[in-house]
Amino acid sequence: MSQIQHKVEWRRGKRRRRAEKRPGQAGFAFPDWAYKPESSPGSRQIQLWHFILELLRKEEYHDVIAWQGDYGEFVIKDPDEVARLWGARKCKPQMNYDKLSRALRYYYNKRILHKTKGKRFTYKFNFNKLVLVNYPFIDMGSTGSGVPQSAPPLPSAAGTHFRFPPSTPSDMLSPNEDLRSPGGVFSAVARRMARGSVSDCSDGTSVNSEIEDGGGGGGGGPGGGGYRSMIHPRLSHESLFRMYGGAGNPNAHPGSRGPLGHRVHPDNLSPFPVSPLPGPGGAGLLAPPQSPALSLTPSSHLPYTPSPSLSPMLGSHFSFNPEEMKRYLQAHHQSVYNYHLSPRAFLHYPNVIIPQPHRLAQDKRELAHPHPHSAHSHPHPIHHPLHLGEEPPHLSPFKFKLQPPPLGRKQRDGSQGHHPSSAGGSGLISNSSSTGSLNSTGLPKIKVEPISDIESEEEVEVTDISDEDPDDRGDEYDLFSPRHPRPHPHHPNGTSSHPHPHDEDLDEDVFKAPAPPPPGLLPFFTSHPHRGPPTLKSEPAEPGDNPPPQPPAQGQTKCIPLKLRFKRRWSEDQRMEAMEEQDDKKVRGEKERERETERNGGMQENGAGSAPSPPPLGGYECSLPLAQRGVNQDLHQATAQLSLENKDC
DNA sequence: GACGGAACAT
DNA sequence: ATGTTCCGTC
Repeated sequence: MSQIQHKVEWRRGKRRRRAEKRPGQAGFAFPDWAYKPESSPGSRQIQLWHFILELLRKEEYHDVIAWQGDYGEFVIKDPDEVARLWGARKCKPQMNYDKLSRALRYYYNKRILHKTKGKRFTYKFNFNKLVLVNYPFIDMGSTGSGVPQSAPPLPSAAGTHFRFPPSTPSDMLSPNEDLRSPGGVFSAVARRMARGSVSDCSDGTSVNSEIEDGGGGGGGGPGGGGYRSMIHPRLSHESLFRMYGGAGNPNAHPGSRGPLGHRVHPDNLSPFPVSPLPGPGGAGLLAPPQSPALSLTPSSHLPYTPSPSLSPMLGSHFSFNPEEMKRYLQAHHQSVYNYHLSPRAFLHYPNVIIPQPHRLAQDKRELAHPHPHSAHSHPHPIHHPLHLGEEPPHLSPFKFKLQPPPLGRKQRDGSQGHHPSSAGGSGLISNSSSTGSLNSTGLPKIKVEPISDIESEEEVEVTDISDEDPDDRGDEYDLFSPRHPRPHPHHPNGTSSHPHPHDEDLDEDVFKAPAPPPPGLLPFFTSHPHRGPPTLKSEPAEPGDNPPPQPPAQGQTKCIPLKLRFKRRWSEDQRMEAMEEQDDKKVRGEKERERETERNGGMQENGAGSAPSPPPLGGYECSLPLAQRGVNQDLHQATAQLSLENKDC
């Protein structure tokens, strides 16, 4: 009775509020795309976790909700107030903590959040699922100390211009926008944000304004002034996150110099547009919920940013240095894979072949015998041509997780009863059970397991568990294992590996803090002559080894899942490149002297040790060196072929 | 307080 | 899809 009345009242109120709604209200400091995570396609409304993050970000609400305890953990100090704020934000005046917590509990299944048991009103974010889906370029491995940090490393709005996903290549690297200038994109974004693209409760009582007005009148204010509060004053934006460019970029803005030897200027180096979303409100910045407790140390973590000066984008076509694009994609791809993004993100790059993830075994080799041409040690990686056939090795503490293409129904049925990671499974993965890090072939152990039911019924995870301590073996979130993992209460000794960890264990693993980055990451541009293709493809067996897994027979299946086809394409390309390289070397040996005189420095070979030569700054499509042009053609041909193949499905 | 099912709303 | 509302259960 009273409930019905209540509801009627509520509906009336809603109608009233609807009528009062007006556009242009100050909005959240998240970019539009932040409201379109994979988990909520199409939704542009503020989501609860965004709202929570927003509250957590603002010091004025730290009496209401604050980071506390373990990594990603926060406590709702005033549940009623949080509920009130949330209700006001969503125009739900009847909101209370009971309802809000119900919404929070729905995040459990989505792995966005989980409950810290035993602590009242305490929850924990899963930033792997949450943040990294949206911000895959964040250096998550830079918390630095082993001290548990509750606040996640999120991009700094003032210091970085990261955007994800890039909608089209044409959105990338517009050199016409000086991202650093006060009157440039930054303030434009601020204005867009001030307009409020995501406010859905815009009357005078909106918590939107409550929140945004809180930061000393700056949060949602016009211009860039309000962003000061988004970063902790102790942290310079450069020390917060390094977004592409750790290896330095010879083409970086000449005025961009930093305290470090290698210059990192995330503003200029970010390859992404302000917003991937068309239309108004395409803000491209994120207000980071930064905790004062969070300390980040600069490092060269993220591998590569194409030089913004190289490629003005025209229309939807690449006029991009293909090698740069490849390197960028390697980097991007790494983030994508590491950060649980589906390779379908690469559909934003219709002309580019998806590269394969890095391989730990080679990383180790690289560590043991660092190659002089590895990118992290080379100040000018751009001058080191990347061979398509070579796997770009890099160093990463992360275990990569792949999402291989879903098996067809027949394939799945056919492989029932077999362990999916056996060589007889999909044919993609080689795995030999061993307690050592690597099996006898030097291949990393790969764990293949069904992905969360929530995410996809068909997808499986492929996890490199070569380095995995049996104690730590959990799920894909191991990739955020800290370098010095805190003792696990449930497995103090880790005496037994648990392929199917209890949910509790899984949750604990899920919310581990990220690992600090290796000293130098992602040396993409080495020229190891005997470097094999990435792990997930068949590799020539070394003497005395078991035969490698058979790759799926070409042409056997008419309709290959797109992801698989990308992999296959990559594999083929690598084989082709290797063969071409061999041929090339033969020819080169014969005609070396002859060509030395002919070349006269005008064209660079792909081989290692060739003299660096900065790519031309303009007219790329017309003045590509022959080698690059060939690569470009390869890319386009492969893409075209892929497109044709896709039509069959 | 926490959890999760169910119906419902947007 | 993401909550909102309600409610029974622990």
